[in-house]
Amino acid sequence: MQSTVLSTAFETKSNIVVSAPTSSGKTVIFEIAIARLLYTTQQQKALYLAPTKGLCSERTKDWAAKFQHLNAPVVELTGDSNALGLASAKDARIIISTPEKWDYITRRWSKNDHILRHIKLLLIDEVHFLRERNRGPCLEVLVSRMKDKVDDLRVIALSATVPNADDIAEWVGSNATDSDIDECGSPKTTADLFTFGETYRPCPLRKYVYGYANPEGDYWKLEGNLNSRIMQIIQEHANGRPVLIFAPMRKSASNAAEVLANEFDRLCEARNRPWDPPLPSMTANYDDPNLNELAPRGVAYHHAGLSPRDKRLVESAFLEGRCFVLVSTSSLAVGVNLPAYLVIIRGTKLYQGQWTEMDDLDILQMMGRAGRPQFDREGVCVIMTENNRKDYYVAMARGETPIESTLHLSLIEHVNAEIGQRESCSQDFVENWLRGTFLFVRMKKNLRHYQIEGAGGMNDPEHGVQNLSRHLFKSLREHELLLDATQDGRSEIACSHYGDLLASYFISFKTFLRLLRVKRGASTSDILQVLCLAEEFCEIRIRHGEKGVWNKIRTLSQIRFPPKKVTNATDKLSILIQAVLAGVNVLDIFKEEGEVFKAGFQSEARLVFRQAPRILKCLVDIAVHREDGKTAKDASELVRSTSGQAWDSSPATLRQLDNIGEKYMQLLSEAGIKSIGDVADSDPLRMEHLLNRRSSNFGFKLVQQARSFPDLDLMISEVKHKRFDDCVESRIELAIDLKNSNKEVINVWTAEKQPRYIICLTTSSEGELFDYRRMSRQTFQNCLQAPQI
DNA sequence: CTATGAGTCAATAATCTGCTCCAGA
DNA sequence: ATTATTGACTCATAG
Repeated sequence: MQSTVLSTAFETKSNIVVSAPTSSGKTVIFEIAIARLLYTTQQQKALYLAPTKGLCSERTKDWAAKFQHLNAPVVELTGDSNALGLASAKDARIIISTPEKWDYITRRWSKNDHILRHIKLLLIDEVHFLRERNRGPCLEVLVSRMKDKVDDLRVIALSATVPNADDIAEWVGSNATDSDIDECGSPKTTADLFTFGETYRPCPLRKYVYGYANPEGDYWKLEGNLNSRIMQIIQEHANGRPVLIFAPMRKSASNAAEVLANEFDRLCEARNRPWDPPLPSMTANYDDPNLNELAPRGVAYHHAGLSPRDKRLVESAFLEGRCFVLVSTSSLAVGVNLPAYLVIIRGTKLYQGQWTEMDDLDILQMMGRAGRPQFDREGVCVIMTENNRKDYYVAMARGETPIESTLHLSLIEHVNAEIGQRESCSQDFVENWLRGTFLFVRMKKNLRHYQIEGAGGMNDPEHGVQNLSRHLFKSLREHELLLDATQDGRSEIACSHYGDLLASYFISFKTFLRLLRVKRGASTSDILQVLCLAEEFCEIRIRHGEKGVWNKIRTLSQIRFPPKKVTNATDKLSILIQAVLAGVNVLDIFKEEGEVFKAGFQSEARLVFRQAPRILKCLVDIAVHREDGKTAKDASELVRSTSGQAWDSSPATLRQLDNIGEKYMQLLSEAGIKSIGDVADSDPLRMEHLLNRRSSNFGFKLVQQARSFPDLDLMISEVKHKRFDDCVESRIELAIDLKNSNKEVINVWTAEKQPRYIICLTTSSEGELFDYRRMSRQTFQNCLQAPQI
């Protein structure tokens, strides 16, 4: 079947796009192309991009073993891998990464050029991720960038079954020289396209569509109703083999699991056991108590709100047969392969403010989980939907909705970054760049879909491009992100300082505008407010049933800036951030209230605290640029607090020490040890006693680590003082001497591999900025004699 | 005594939100 | 199923 693809991959160097059903063994095509690269060259590298870290690490493991004997080192570069930069990939022949990470790396192209220029083969897995709202644009921009910067780059992209794979082929383009000619005798401009239909699925799929009446048109009613019908479907189709059920909400997933467990009990009593439960000794102990209830019946649920440990446990329980029925949200539709014999799509609508029909591609993705090639000869998929959608799903042999671009939704950030990467640039260049995007390929076919402002009714994609660019440049200029200049009579453009900030901090344009609107002399609470409004956090919402908990935490004395009432996600965010900073034991409060959102809180907190320092750093730089000392100072302090996840004065600072978590932090602060300094001054044995940890020098290590924290002295002396008689102005010169009073050596890198740096900020008491400098610890040591102001 | 506001309670109306990834001087 | 809103009601308090 794949022989033509394989020979094209191995014998030619042309670009290839393949569209085929999930799990039909597409990766061979990549491997063949890599083999060609390894056999024909010495230095060249291959880059593999996949949408999830899970897929990346799976691929890394697989290929490290496979290509070991060919002496081709494999390196994985994702947010998880410790390696920060590209340096570790110097000797690798195969680099594995995610689009976002690679975007970050290639935005600093010149710095990495010595490695990047060896990459001659780009492999894109699951290229249909292009259509993803948030992440598609990144991939789109990346491919353009790689094609632009690397001569003779070969691109191979694999996609799920999509109707417009030819658009992808057109966008990937051909890397052929002029002498290459296609069958019709004209020069090749698109990649070689291979499409494989459903018949190429390794496990044939039997499909059933069940329609249900929804008389009142209220989907919530049906939504609650569907659960009771699942058991019957399982009994009819599962054949005692594993079942995977997809539900639209976290809550519906856990509800469905509960219903199934109850029916299981009922059927067991009636001596009609639908499946064999696992042995009691085999069930894991979950963090989530509800999962513990379900596990003995062979039922579980899975969604992103579970603790990472629970997610792992559920996945392995399902793989190893200790769980027969798994109800999941879309978390298991993509990523690591977790196949089942029977897949049930429990409802085809998704709630997004209102109930909306799910995307074809998502449905296909879920259907793709049915059938385990190593165990079953076939797979079964049951789609439960409304009566009036029944025919549609019966007819759906393959996806009918074409992949559209989403680049237009975050175009301004990406164009700004592209401009910033170049020494010189022009509006023509940007328009040309736009013509190379997948967005343009789709605009040619479906311009109306993109509703480009000012393009009104026009059917000409060229007009679309011009309108887009006019609009872009207007916004960029309006907010001073652009510098105009004339070079040899031609008008040139470049990023302004603000433009550079926007690109280098990877900030959403909307958030950036908010940061620009922060008024002079903003207070900590003002800054916190802006932070909570950041578009980066728009995914964080108040879940049903959660409001009470946040209202309760709001009233705690540790919350410094409590909102009046928790009504929206912004209020929740504000409390969440402050609660973590103050070291409030949020988990305990959740526990008192029923423990349902416990793990969800942790993952939300992770998300927020990963991003907050970056957004705030950007605000610091903006304030410095405006010489607004007050804002720069307060924002800097918030950067520090959010990085350490603790207010400066709170005992939560103790959590920065290894092995100190919520519990130990509390024990220590009750004993009056409330800061890193207190720990440094403590007796190691007392620490061991307090924490009841006597083994392996625990206390000694702790105290030593506390002592290794940077400890700086600041001395200010007045050097000169001049007063002018005729005016009120006075002139004061200060020498600032920063001294490291700490004798022990400080590591340049923190435990999280973050660089330590020192900020010196000088302001007047009115908040006027005199001086701001940021230096690495080494620079700081080299210039102990401090700058004169 | 009365107008006012805070607080309580119960009835009733409104609402209910998947996943993933990344950002160094 | 949970949460928000509403309106009737009580009670304390200032004028």
